[in-house]
Parts: sequence; structure tokens; C-alpha cells
Amino acid sequence: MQDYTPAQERVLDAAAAAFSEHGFGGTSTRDIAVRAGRSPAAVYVHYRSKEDLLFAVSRRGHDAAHRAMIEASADAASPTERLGTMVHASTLWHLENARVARVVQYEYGALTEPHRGVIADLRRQTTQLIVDVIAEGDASGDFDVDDIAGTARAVLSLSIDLVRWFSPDRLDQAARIARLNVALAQRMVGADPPRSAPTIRCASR
Amino acid sequence: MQDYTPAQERVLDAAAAAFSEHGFGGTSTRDIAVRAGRSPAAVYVHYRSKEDLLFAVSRRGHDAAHRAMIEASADAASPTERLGTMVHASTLWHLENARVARVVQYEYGALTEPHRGVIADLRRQTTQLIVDVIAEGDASGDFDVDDIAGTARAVLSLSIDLVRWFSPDRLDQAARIARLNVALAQRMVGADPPRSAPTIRCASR
DNA sequence: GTCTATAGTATGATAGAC
DNA sequence: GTCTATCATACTATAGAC
Repeated sequence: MQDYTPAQERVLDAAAAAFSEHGFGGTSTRDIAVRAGRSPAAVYVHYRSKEDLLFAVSRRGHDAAHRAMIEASADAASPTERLGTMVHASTLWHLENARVARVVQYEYGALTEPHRGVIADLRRQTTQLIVDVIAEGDASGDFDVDDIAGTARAVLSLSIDLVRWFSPDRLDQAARIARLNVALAQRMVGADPPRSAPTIRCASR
Repeated sequence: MQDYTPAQERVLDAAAAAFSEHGFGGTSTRDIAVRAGRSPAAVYVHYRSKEDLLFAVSRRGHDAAHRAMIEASADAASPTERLGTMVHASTLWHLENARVARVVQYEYGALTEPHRGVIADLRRQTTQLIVDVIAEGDASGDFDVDDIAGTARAVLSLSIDLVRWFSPDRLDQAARIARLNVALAQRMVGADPPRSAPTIRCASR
């Protein structure tokens, strides 16, 4: 991770908001400057270019989401619980940071080649978190998964695709959506349902 | 639906490709004109503005995806099968039309207000297809779903989020991904697994 | 329905004063 | 580290000839 001065953060937040609303290509450096309460020239004191700002927003967002997942899953006792805590954390992060997350997830293509490599690495690390827990659960018999990589990708889609439509004024629904995503992810990997009655499910077939 | 002249289609396809690569805001009308093999002025003979072009691309894409799902599910005999055919069709459409789909799914915010309403209607209709089949399966006992609307949203995310990273040169994997998404969606709604052995699953607990 | 030419404005980024 | 002023270019869209 990397630290930012207050002035840098101010520009960074302004850029994230602008990119999220109008896309990278649709955002002008003047728009960023106005949101930050600075002149257009002041932006270039802290960042060399508009793309450099996008890179900073993107790296910061990926780092934060990744850390949230790791911290949430630290004390999980089983693969089912670890997957659950990770999906819960990822979903909450994407909902609570929907604006930043939109930039993080949808503006990858606007990065220049060297920056793209750094972000691709961060993405691989996050995917690996899910791959590892699914592989562990599959090996222990807690899960039943054919395509581990594909299932991991789909599990991450549950939280990522939320930012396509979720608006911050619906944050009161975040907890409900997070709980739903946890249950769906556990079903996707074939984890035993935590609260339902297995005897009834078996008898009914 | 709506018909287009060959000249209109040519510009439409050029716009879809350009928007997909650089985003709406990052695309110039000159870029569209060059891709279509026309002068910048020729674009405005067929469309009143750049945003009008985006609207046409978006409406056309939503219509096509919606029709693909309806046609695929026409002969399905059960809720499980109908959900499967719909997810299969939606996944294949998004993979085979990843460029257009990116515009359709990610550039909604760039539409002007009147156009946004039309697209929002189309989206509601597509979501309703999934909501209906899940509600039917839940009522018949084929599925076991708590949050029908939320689960429908998540099922659609499986196919939509693919366009965030899928590239057309990997189309040979489309069938595999579509099959996986079908299996995942059926697990998400609690449908009985089609091929596994229930006795063994029960005995192992 | 296409072109060339262009109007009028906005853009990313820099120079130089304070 | 911030500002005002500005450069050089690119932008969306239109006018008018063919």
C-alpha cells in the first residue's frame, strides 16, 4: 500500500467521484479540479496525468477490497465459514464503496499498459483468495465443485456486478444483500445448507 | 424492434465497437466515422447525436438478449429446465456479443433521461423473465428460494459480469462457461441436482 | 447520402508569478 | 503548492457543394 497527503487524497476522491459519474473518457481534468476545490493546474502538482489519477484510484480500491476480504476471513473455522466471510466482506465493500468500485471494475481498459499489469496482479491475488478456499473445501468434502476457477469467478461476480446498478442511497439494504450473497455462494459450491433440515430434503425425493 | 438501413447498421456497428473499446465519453464521432468508412458529417445524416447512437446500440442489444432468452426457453418442460435454458442463452449471448454487451451494460449512465426510461423498461422485462421462472419453481417446490428478486438479480449477474473481462478470442470456451453458469444458477435456486446421487449425499452427513 | 470545410467550444497539460 | 493565463490540439455538430 501507499500513503497520500491530504492534498493528494482530496484530488483522488474528486477524481474517483468524477470517473464514477462520467467514466474516465467523459471526465475532464477541469471537472476533477473543480470538485477538489482547486485550479486545473493544481491537479498536475500531485499527479502527472489524468491516467495516473485513474491508476491511483484503481490500485487503492483493489487494495482496500482485498484487505477487507482477508481481515474478515481471518478467524473462520471452516471452508464454508471462510467463504461466507469473504463473500460478505466483498459484497459490503462493493456496496459501501460503489462509486470507487465502479471505477475499479469498469475502467481497467483505460489504463496504460504498465499500469494494467500492476492492476492485473492485484486482481489475480483477490481471485486466488476465493480459489484457495473453494479448493480447500472441495478437498475436505465440505464443498462439491467441478470447475474451481470458474466457480470462483462466478462467486466474485455476485459482489462485483452489484456496483453496476447499486446506488448509495440504498445503503440500508446492504446487510440484506450481503447475507443473500453469502447464502448463494455457499449453494454454488455445494456446501451443506447451514440451517435447513437434511432429513426432510432426503425424504422428499 | 426496429429496422435499420445498411448504412445505418454500418455506423451502428462502428459505434458499438468504438464505445466498447474507449467508453462513450472516450469515443469521438470522428473515430466512429473512420471505423464506418465515412466522413464525420455522414454520421449525422443517420443519427442526430452521439448519444442517439448510444441509445440505438443499447436498445438493440437489450432486445437481442431478451429475445434470445425467450426463444431458448420456449420448449422447456419444468422450472429447472426453463431457468437452465434462459441462463444458457443469456450467457452465450453475452459471450458472443461481448463488445456490444459491454456498451449495453456499462454505458446506461451516459444516456439522456428520456432514453434511460426506455432502456430501464427493457431491463425490467428481462429481469422479470428470471423472476417469473424462479417464482414458479418456488411455488411448485422445484426450487427453494427466500428472496426471489435478489436471487434473480444474482442469476443475471452470472452472465452479465462475464463481459467485464471476456475477450472474443476465447470464444471456444463459451460453451463450457454457459454450462457452468446453468449448473450454478440451478444450485442458487435450490433445484435438485440433475445427475448426482442423493443417497450418497445424505449418507455422508 | 456523401463529401470538404469550418464554426464554436472544450480538452490535457504547461509556464511563470506569488 | 496554489494561482492565472495560455498553448496546441481535439471535440461535437453544422453549412453548403455535389
